[in-house]
Amino acid sequence: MAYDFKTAEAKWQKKWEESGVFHALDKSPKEKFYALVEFPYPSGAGMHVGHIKAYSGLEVVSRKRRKQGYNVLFPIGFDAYGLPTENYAIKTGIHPRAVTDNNIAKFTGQLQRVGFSFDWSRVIDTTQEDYYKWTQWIFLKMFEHGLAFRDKTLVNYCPSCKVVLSNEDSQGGKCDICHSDIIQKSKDVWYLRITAYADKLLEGLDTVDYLPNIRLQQENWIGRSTGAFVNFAVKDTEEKLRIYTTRPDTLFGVTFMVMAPEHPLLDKYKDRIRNFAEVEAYRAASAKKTEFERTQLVKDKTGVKLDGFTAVNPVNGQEIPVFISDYVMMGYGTGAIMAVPAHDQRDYEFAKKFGVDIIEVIRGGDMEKEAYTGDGEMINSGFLNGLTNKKESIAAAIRYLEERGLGEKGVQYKMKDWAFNRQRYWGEPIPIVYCDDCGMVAVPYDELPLRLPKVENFAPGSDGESPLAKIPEFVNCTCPKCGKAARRETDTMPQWAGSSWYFLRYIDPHNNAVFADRDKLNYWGMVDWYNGGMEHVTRHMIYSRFWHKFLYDLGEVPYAEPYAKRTAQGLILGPDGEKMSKSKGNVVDPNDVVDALGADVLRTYVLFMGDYEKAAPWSENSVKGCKRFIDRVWGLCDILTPGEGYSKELESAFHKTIKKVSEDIENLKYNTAIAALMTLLNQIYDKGSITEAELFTFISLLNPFAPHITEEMNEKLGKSELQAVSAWPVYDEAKCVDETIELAVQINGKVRARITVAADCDDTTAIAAAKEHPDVQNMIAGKTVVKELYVRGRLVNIVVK
RNA sequence: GCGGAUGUGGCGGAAUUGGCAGACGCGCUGGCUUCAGGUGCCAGUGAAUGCAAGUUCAUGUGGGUUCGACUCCCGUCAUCCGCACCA
Repeated sequence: MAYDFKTAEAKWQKKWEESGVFHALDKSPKEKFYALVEFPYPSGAGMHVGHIKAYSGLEVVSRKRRKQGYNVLFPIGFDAYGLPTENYAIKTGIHPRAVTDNNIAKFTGQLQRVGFSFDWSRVIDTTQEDYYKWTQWIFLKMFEHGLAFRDKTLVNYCPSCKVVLSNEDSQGGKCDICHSDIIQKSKDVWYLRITAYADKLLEGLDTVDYLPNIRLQQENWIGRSTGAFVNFAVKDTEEKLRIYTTRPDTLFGVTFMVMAPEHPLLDKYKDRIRNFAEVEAYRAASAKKTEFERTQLVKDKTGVKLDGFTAVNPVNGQEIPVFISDYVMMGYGTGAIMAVPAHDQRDYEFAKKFGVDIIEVIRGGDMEKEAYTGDGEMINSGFLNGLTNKKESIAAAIRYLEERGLGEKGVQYKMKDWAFNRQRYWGEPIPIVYCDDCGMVAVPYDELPLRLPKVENFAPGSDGESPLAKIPEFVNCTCPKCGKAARRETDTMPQWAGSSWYFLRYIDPHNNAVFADRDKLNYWGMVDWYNGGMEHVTRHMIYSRFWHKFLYDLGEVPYAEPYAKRTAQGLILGPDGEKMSKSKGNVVDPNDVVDALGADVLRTYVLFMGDYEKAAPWSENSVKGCKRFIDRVWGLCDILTPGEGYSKELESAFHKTIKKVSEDIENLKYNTAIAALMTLLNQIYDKGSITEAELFTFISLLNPFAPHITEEMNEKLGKSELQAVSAWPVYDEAKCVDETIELAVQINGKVRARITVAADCDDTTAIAAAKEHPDVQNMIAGKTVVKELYVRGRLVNIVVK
């Protein structure tokens, strides 16, 4: 009888739910295993097969670990605050709450149909009061410790979405949500002081097991550089122009300085600067440029030389000109640089264009052509002359500066503080009150959650104000400190807030007293294995590590890093090889695959289609191959024959497969694990029969990939225990080898014959056997044997002349 | 520009880390089953050459090390992904 996947899948999903086999236990003598997948943003489009691939990896690991006797926590939830939902709500007039609830229902249905072994009793939704209460609580803790603060600075602003964006949300000068060009705007905004954790975030990477490229991306994002701050005197004033440099060794090569157009000293000395009108014109022009334009103009440097404002080189007392140019950013270092055209390509281009001197201080380059950034002997450099090691020269220069109070060693990061407020409705309200007398006051902890009011009009105002600003009942309140009339903060938190600590809430999702019980935190500990997309490696991953480390410093969590191990899956591309997107019409809906071929086929295919970490296109035909495989597995029932244990012919094949599948699952090599099961299946069919023990082992190995059909076959075998909890097969290393093996015999490195020998035979026996082969005898006849070697279990090579 | 990765049949991809290249699957070809399509089953399938056994060539490309290289070293080309005037 053919396998009826529809009936079977519904039946087993129900049984799993009723039996609660996938519920994690908060107390257990078993070893714990916490597997985490990135919870989805419930968009209106529903899930696509990429989500399924993302979850299937750790799904397989979790199912295997349960069978191996672990107490497994494999939770799921929804990261539901965010702009797409709000934008959709504005367009359709449907309230974001209703949109979110609908989308979550849709996602839940899709996930359940695939048969994931999530612990559904722990589902979280970041937009529920009992969840965001704790998001607000953590924010207040940060406020209390000075890590949440307001500052008026230039920020990334999206004119289309009308929101302030963090650096991470505006990579490449484009809005991450609508891809419009970002403009720079001066605004008073909330920040989280993530830079205070820069070193901890870097150092922590030594203690965790992330894939090398993931680690590297985080390191680059944090962007730590070491160097020195140097104070240059401004001629005829008491003022110091402070700069940051990674190359203090080149101080004698400084021939000019450059300040960012926004640099505050310019205004302070506008009376001295004779061409200040020119400065203002330049400022206006660069303010109009978008971030994108500024980066596109790399080749063509512009700037204005200040007239009446020069600096003095602290190491040799020389007077040097000062320019303003927008290739220097106010947001990095001090907003001013010392320019060494001989040894920095940007400074070189600028010097060439503006006719400034170029003084070589490191031998080795050609000053006619380009800046020289390599190593060499120091020249024209006073006390540094003769040094040849860059590290030593830098150390000597810093020592000189520090001894004379001219500067000091310094560290800079590319990472900037996290712009944390959004002028939007669908987010966690920021629990802060503004009082005319007391200033910014935190909402008391016992008044949390500060509820997001239900409103009818959630469109942002044209003035860029949050929709909450239009609700007097929300805005007007009393100051928690002095009791006088006060106003609430009306901005909300960004999408990344809720996901910055969700892994902690899974540990104790229904607790009303604390975000998670201490004993439970101690029991579950770090997430053992976290899998998700590469696109979250620099944002979500850094943010959540930051929040976690903050909580650790407060003593609220017992371990310093949230994730012990991190991996990332590759995308599933559309059948056309392009990234899946609604506009291209190449999105594959998992429901369609489940309807047509079954959940087991979908699950198997997303893991079999290629290297788990690499992108691969969806192929309609290849899915059918997995359907064939599942159907052929069902066919094993027809060739079941009586017999004890493993049959002699298949014994080593089974042991080898158990070993291979067990190891591959732990190493993200799901494709070869499935291939090994297919190979074994072919071997079974070649033999023509299977014993009960063999069938049981086979379905046990296949169970994490295809849980429904294997439960059904498990039941047919008369087993009373669910396949989901029955023991993972074990192998015997000694039985993984065959008694006899086939060796290739090479002559001068080319395969010329094959021989069969005992698996444990030694060098001399193998070589002797090879030489007995008639073809080999023919080929070495009359020649001199130069060398003979035997590679154990592989081949014999005879070198002749 | 900097950083990272990748390059293997018609396609997705394997290769125990220096040891029989192309596992497994798709596709394709032929055969059986079928009125037919589909399914299923059997055989074949890197290229060239040959009736054949075979021989030669082949892991982007050029060199090198080695008895032996997809794997290691040097050069080069291409593609993809990050970051991008970070001082």
